Amino acid sequence: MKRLKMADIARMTGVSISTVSRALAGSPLIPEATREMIAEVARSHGYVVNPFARGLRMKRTQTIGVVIPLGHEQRQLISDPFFLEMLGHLADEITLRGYEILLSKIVAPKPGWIDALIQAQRTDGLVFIGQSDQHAALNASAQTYDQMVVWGAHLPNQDYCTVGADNAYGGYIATRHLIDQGRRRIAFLGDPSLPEIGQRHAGYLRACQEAGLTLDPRLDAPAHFTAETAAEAADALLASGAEPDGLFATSDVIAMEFIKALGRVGKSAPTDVAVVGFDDSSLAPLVSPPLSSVRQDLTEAARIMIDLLFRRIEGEPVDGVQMKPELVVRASSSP
Amino acid sequence: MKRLKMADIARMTGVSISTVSRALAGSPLIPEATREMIAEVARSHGYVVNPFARGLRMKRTQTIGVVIPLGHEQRQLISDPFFLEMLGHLADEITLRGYEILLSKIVAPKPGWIDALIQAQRTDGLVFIGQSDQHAALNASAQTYDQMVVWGAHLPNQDYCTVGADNAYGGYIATRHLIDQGRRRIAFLGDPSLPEIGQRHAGYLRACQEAGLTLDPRLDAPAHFTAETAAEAADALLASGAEPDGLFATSDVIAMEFIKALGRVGKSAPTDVAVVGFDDSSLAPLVSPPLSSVRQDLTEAARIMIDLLFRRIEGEPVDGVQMKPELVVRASSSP
DNA sequence: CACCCATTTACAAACGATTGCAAAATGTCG
DNA sequence: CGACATTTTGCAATCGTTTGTAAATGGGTG
Repeated sequence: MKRLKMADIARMTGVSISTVSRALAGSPLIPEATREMIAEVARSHGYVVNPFARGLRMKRTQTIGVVIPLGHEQRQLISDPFFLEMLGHLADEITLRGYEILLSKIVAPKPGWIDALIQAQRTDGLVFIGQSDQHAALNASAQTYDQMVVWGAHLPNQDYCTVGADNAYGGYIATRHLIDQGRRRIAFLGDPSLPEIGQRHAGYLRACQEAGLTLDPRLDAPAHFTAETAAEAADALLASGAEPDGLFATSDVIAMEFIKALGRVGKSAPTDVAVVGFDDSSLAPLVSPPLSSVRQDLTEAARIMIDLLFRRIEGEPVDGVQMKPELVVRASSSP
Repeated sequence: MKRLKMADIARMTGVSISTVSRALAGSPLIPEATREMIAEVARSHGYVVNPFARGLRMKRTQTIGVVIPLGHEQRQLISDPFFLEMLGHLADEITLRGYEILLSKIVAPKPGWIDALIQAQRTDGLVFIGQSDQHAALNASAQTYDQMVVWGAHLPNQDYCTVGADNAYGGYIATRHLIDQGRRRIAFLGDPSLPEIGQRHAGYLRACQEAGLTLDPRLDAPAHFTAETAAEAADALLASGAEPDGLFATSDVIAMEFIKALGRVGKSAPTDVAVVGFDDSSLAPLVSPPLSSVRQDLTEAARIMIDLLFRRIEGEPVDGVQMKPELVVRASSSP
């Protein structure tokens, strides 16, 4: 198929290139009749403007970069379905606005990686799905670049715009619920070096303290593991002699790995250990037993993130948003 | 942050723009010492080549387009996790090769939509996740454009390159397994207007015929429903009086919706109906009861697709690949 | 020291669009 | 019919690269 350019359309219609450009862009300088004629010829020949030439000249790309930073992951793969669910919703919102999506998975972030993304000028704005362990880098880039929004925790002295659940509250209600169920030896599974998880951990601690529980350090041994190694961590917890009767896991995947580990030692949820996860992903209601989980509304979250991003692109200095998560109780944590 | 261009680096290093360009591209015309010096200055200032200018000049984009055609979906959202799992694997493979990913979700395909994607020249190649109902359009575009690979069914008189499972075989082994379990009234749930599903349906029919089962048309009432309306379809099947004792569902999501529908009428799997799904998605082993499913290896599939795509970009006229799926038996179909 | 070859560097023309400005075409009116 | 206002069109510069070709530089030679 021949690659058409604007000059071809100009030749076919007998006008100049600039007239074609203006006609296709809907400029009022071009009379309706001429515009329609040119548009029809372009359409019938399947012509579309070359976005590279256009982007070079206009310095606008009609593209949003969606970035998945995986600094905390050992493997190179996108493992937790959370990322993909969020990506799906973001894709819906961005497409709705007529923008393209440039997807970047950053495996081992090198110093300056965000600036490289910005300098490339390939996108009009950036959405980060998760902070990973890149808080400092995000903060540094935000000093001079406004067109970015980050899903994640709101941290003190933070200069970038975040949208995220109130993680401390989420951790609190999850733990509180386990306590209300009469559980006293409540364990925590998650990697608190990630900002979001750290805040969930703080909520967990607060609920335990309020209830006057003395924490066995074996229960609260937050290790730097990832979803992949969650199974090992769960086995280790069960082998430690800590004997938990409740568990707050910081993702549904981790919760389900723990439930499987329970099975390996002949125990089950919720009889022996009541379990609550986080995310309320689409599989939470489907697993056995159906999993209690702290729900974040990702549809709404994606809408808010993209809305904020476009307002920032317009130059409006909007602030981040914190969403209230809610606990969805299912069989894994209540008889 | 100031946007740097090559001229800035040239000025800083005291050489001409062309020397900078050649140095950064690793041209042998530039002596090692000069090259290192220029590269160091560029790196320390965080300079990256503008991909729009580069793409315009080179006519190569270092970008692969990943396209999700949703012609068959009623809603605008990416609903089945299959798409996202496949997208995740494709993203891994493409990133590995140093290419960028441009993600396009096509909601209501208009005539010429593929040609528009091609004409925009924004990508060096295209991967389609599923044929949806766009077989004719794909065929038409493939006449003149080689740099595309499609996940889906291989159809007769097809001119585009597909990678996919042997769907007929998959449908056959799933149904055969149900028959081996002693089931005789085996129902089918799926939308056979989609090529892949049509082939799974053919495998289903063949297995039934081989076993000499007379098919109650209420069991084999393949309706044009989507994952969203699967619940209704499942309810309808159970209300039809067809009384199935086995079910082959063409996706895990549909299978799980059916199992939930069973619960609503006081029945369960596998006692009343043995159920087999398709995809063996990550949630299949986690649901209750664990779901038997026809497994397609998406990691391998993505690797093959991207390998074929790059060979096609190189000009090699490689053919598609059909992969053998395998049945994973779990509790939903055997006692 | 003039000459020549090899190495290094710079000039300038693309790539395909957008857009300020000026020129051409058209219309209006005295 | 000519002067002038208004609409419509085209010229040419520009965006930031890459690359063919030509020029400058350096170091041996005769």
